[in-house]
Amino acid sequence: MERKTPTIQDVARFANVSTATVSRALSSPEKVSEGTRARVSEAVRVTGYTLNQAGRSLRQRSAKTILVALPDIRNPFFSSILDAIEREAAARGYGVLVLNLYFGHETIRRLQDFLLSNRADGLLLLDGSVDTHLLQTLASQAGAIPIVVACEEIPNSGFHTVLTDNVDAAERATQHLIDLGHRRIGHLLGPEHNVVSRERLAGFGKALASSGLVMAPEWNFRGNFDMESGFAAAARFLSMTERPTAIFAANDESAIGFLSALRQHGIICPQDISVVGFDDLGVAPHYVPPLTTMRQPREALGRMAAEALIDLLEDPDALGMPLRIVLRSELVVRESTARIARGGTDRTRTDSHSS
Amino acid sequence: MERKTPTIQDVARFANVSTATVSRALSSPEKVSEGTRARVSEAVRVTGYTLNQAGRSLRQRSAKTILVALPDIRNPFFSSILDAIEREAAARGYGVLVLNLYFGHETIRRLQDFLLSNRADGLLLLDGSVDTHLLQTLASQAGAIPIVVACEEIPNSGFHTVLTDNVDAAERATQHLIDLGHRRIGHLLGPEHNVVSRERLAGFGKALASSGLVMAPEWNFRGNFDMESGFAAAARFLSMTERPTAIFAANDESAIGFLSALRQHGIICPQDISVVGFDDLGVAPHYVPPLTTMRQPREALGRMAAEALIDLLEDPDALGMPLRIVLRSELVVRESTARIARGGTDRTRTDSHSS
DNA sequence: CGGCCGCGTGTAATCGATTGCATAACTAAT
DNA sequence: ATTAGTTATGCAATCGATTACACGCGGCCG
Repeated sequence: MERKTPTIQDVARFANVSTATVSRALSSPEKVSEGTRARVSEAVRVTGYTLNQAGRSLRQRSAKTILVALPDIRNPFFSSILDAIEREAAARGYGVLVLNLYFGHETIRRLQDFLLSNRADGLLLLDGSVDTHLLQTLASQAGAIPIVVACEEIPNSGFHTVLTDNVDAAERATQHLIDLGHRRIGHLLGPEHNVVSRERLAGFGKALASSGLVMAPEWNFRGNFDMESGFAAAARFLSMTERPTAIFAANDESAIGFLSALRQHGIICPQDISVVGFDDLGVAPHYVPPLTTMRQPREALGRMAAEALIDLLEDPDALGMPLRIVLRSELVVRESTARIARGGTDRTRTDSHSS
Repeated sequence: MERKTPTIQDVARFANVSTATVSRALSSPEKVSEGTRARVSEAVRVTGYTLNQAGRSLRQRSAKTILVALPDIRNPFFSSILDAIEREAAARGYGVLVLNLYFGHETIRRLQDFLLSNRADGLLLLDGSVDTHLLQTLASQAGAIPIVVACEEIPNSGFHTVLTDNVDAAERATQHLIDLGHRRIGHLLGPEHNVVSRERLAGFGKALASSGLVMAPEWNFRGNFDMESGFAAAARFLSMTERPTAIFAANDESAIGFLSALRQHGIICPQDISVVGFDDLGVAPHYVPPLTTMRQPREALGRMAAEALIDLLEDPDALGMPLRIVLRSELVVRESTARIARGGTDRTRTDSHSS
């Protein structure tokens, strides 16, 4: 019954003008006379015309689409950044393609394909561990595909970058523990080869050093940014006789896993141990106890990264120097951190095995 | 220095064949002779050719892309479904465009645009509240755009649907509370006009009825699927003199908000109250106490929905009748539910105002 | 031996929109 | 009145890939 979807030809026929005029009426209205503009609008309305993006993309070699590549959509940290990106992109008329990165050649090929095949005009990368060489090839090739890296930094790669002040924030988080009187402070690490992990570790170290404390390697617990790793890390904590009185966790998820394991063994936060996390996930204020944590400006980060990328797409020289925006994180003090009990003694050591 | 990106013409020239042959060699290799196939492969390798998707889309009127529209990417429930969708789509060579739905005409127009403009071939909708009429127009129009609805059902709309057994699952969750001896059971509701909310409420009612219990309207607490709404609902709970001894919460997030507020007022789960949630979010096993909850098969749901949609795209008659897959949820018993203290008396009533 | 079939390939039309160039109709300036 | 400039429009080429159709060639059957 219904005809095939109307094309610009149909509109032109109906409005008694050429397709060129229709095209102009729609994308640069100031170039056509008022009367024509009206006739075209009417024709569009009547025919129910919608532009075929494939046709336009082919001609203009741009897809009005950005590719967001991230390591794990499920992670609430990333998903809220993705959300902000989508909003900004939508507001500026761009679509958002998502790509899960789980390494292996396959994924990289896909990433490359999307960009080289004109399906996406630019890349917004939320992961610092993609092969730099590949990226540099993409960025400097014929197409010169714009790339913005967010969250994680690819050291001296020259890409535009939007990130948070990880080192400094970690330092302040740790300082908070020190200010509460803690001297025996441990760290629940992030993934070993992750830039962000390393920065947070560095900040942790700086804070200790500036108060004359030394980092005890046995108090750095291997973690992986997820709850299970925090949970697992607790096992080693529990087996120790000399325990830290406070922990700076690389993120909230691992902090939660860690706390949950501790609680099962009767170690209660913040009475027995103070923990500061990172990210301020949605659950942080509602956890038991509510988590003290460094809040990263996730929405702003996503929005600004998307802004930068789209600016770049619309004018390749928009950003002069390689851009580098650093957003400040903010300490949110809740109840998982407390002044150390009895000025510096280690009472956690005692009542441990009594589940 | 670098030339423009190579096209099929370049490959053809290099391999000394026509573009038609190159196209065939790449997309239906069995149609060309072995020798030619080899020459073309070599030419592709040398020139570094990658297909221009816009060109192909234009000719074939298909973008190899699906559009996923959802109400809130940040919600971990949706983001893990999105994750599963993306994996399935990737495996079958499809890209995934995401679209945040926040109603208002603008969003709907965008949704329509993506589909009508040949940027996406099909729609995977994770929200039951989109205007049915619009959808039906899309589905029956010229293009006959395939649509699969997941998670939420659009009642008698005839769309293909993949969802979980909400009514039954809610009934079983409630039954679990009844089995533990609870008789005074409340419900923390989902959003008022949401299909899923209503189904869960229905299941809740069924379970009560089949045990001869009556639903007390004042024990149905308004909620909104998020933590803040759960937190807010607790205020009314606390103000009551006759309280339920157990709550079935429409989802984990609201359950967590609710519990967190209660705890601030000294009401401890599960001693003072039992709570069963819904979804089995990542944090559920690590909350304090670990949450008893109905686990929805989120990955399966996303995967199957994507499968169905892509089947449909590749062969519009693949699914005969309107498909309707119902996945079973599973009760995961943890520590937020317990046998009622002293068979049915209401001890929560007493120690309330002592923060 | 003629006709038919099938295989491998090339020619050229096609998908839908954009845009450089040409043209026509006016206006303004000399 | 002629030229130059401006504005609105149309013509036709173009973007890159796919595919209907045609052709040539060799083999097979009657």
